[in-house]
Amino acid sequence: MKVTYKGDYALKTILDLSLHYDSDIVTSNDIAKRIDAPIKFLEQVLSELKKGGFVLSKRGKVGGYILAKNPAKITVGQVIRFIDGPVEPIACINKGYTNCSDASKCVLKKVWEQVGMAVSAIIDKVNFEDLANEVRKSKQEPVYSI
Amino acid sequence: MKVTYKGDYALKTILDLSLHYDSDIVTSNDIAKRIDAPIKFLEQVLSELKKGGFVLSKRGKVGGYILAKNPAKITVGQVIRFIDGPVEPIACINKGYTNCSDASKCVLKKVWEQVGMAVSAIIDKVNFEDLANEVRKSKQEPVYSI
DNA sequence: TACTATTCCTATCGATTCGGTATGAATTAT
DNA sequence: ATAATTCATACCGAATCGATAGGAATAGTA
Ligand code: FES
Ligand code: FES
Repeated sequence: MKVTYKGDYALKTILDLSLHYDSDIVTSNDIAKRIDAPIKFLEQVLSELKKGGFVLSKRGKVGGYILAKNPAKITVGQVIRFIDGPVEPIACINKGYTNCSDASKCVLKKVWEQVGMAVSAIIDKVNFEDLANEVRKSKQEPVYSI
Repeated sequence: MKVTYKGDYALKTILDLSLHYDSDIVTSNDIAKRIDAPIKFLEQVLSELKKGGFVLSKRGKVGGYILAKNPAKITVGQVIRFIDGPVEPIACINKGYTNCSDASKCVLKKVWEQVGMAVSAIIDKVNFEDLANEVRKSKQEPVYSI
């Protein structure tokens, strides 16, 4: 499993939109500033997120983006798989891998399958309502740093 | 987590050497044929595995490689981390990542930490004695394919 | 209508990694 | 001497990553 910067930005974007769900429309500029991403790069990410059905957009002067569905129905797994591809750690899980003469018996493949399942168990359970609530909560508790 | 072909070859190499532990010395050529890897590429992998303390080598005419320790004491995690780097799925787990203004509170980071732990729990438990035994066992049971 | 702020589209680019080749030196058994 | 092996190093083409660049299309507003 790889999580690229693109995936990182995508997740933060969805999280940011989750925090504004049911209230504002949010511009790419706003998001870019808040999540500290290059705006032009973020635009490409937003374009993909739209194609993936995660966000809706409105063009023109007071345009922007909103979530396409309830944050509770979007999981980290959905987003990261769409942006960064499958979660399994090695090619042989997918098709076209001929490096193991008898893949059905390959003992390593079984390890990667286990890993994939363990990862999925986590990322498919974390949804953006929970994440947004965690963020709201953590903003109430000030940090008493020295 | 990423597992490259290099990592794939490394794991298969250790597995192959585990199957010959206490018996033969094995040449890179033999390994290359059995695991279907380009020999010159495999030599580089073997060189790294030697630096990592996983294998010992003997030069000259009847040279070759043997495992440096008992297969039971080598785990998939040790090998893959040494060859392909840390198992965590994103950069922010490591140092020098400044993209989250308050990383200590970042809710996504917590997800990645969980994922990293789940992956580690698996790959640090699988050792090469077990894998070798699985291979030996599966070779006894012929496949009744049509 | 003119202006402005926004999304949308597409091309390019430098750096790095990946998977592999190529060449040959050093070592050792026969 | 010869042959078989490990060891060392350099290179290379393709892909990916993380952007940057330039503008077209759209829509609200004065
Ligand atoms: S089938 Fe994946 S390593 Fe063998
Ligand atoms: S610290 Fe990793 S995504 Fe925030």
